[in-house]
Amino acid sequence: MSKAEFKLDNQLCFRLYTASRLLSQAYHPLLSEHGLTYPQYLVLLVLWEKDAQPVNDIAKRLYLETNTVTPLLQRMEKAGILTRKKGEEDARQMIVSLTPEGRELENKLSEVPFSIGQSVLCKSITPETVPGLFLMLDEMIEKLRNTQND
Amino acid sequence: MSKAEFKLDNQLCFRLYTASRLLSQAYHPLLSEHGLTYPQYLVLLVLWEKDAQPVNDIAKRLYLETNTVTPLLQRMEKAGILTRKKGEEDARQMIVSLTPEGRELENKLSEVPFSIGQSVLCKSITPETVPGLFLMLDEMIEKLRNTQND
DNA sequence: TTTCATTGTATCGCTTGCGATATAAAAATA
DNA sequence: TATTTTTATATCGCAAGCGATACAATGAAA
Repeated sequence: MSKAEFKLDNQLCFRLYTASRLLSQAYHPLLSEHGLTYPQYLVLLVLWEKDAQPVNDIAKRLYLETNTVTPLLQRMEKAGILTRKKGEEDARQMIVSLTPEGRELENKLSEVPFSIGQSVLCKSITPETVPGLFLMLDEMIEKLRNTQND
Repeated sequence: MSKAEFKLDNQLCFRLYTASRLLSQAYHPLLSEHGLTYPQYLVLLVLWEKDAQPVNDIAKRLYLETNTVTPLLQRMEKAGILTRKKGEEDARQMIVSLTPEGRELENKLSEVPFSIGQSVLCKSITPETVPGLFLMLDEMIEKLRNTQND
């Protein structure tokens, strides 16, 4: 019975890991069409909500480290989706802003959430059950975030 | 209202992506102590269940491609955790087997699932609610796996 | 004001993850 | 048997992801 916990089939993390990867793969055909990756799409979601943010704010919003976000932003800058400019009040900050191309992508990608929704809906995942699922994931994320910086 | 779907806070994939990353990070101190990464731990879970499997079976079990698994196994071989030998009936296969060191790790890591369990349990994630969560994730994984190879 | 600590980004090195492609062995077909 | 196709693994190239570290700008303290 102590062996049971070791079975892959009993592991929550493996399910999350797999679901996350497969869902990112589901985004792939929709995003690669516009030269984007899934993490880059997340950066766009953040900037569409609020333009002109420092690297740190974007990283915090995505729960990522700046050493992950910086190269990602550099690639997006090279692709012409955004610009990075030194902050005026604080010269340490890099303010990340969308280019017109970056803003246009919001319209071009407007169908993505619906399309993804279709590939996820199933017997146990419905508009009624999703809020409960969100609650569980949000609480888990919050708890993991806290136990990290103890 | 069409904007609502674009908000990061409404995205299932972002939650899965974040939960998966943070949970892997929670494994890190427990695994790195033994020179392991989380994906390598997954390979061990597979081999502890059934030793001496071809690369393809391991990859299928983890829903990963062989081009991800092969280098991972090569690193684990170099670390002395497992061996890779050409199959005798089918010379194309590489049969992956645990070394004594790899088998020992099962005991050394026996507390890991409990430890991780502690960092995940919260108000909405309890022994009572976990089966429902597993069902949702399993159905999602199954659906995503099917829509991939259409 | 000079020195020290903190903060915001960036760089380095390594492991994953995956699309694309190569290669050898086996199986199917001619 | 000779040829073609399929299968199992591996290699390549690139984008994350992250621990460790570097560095410059700011803020705090002496």
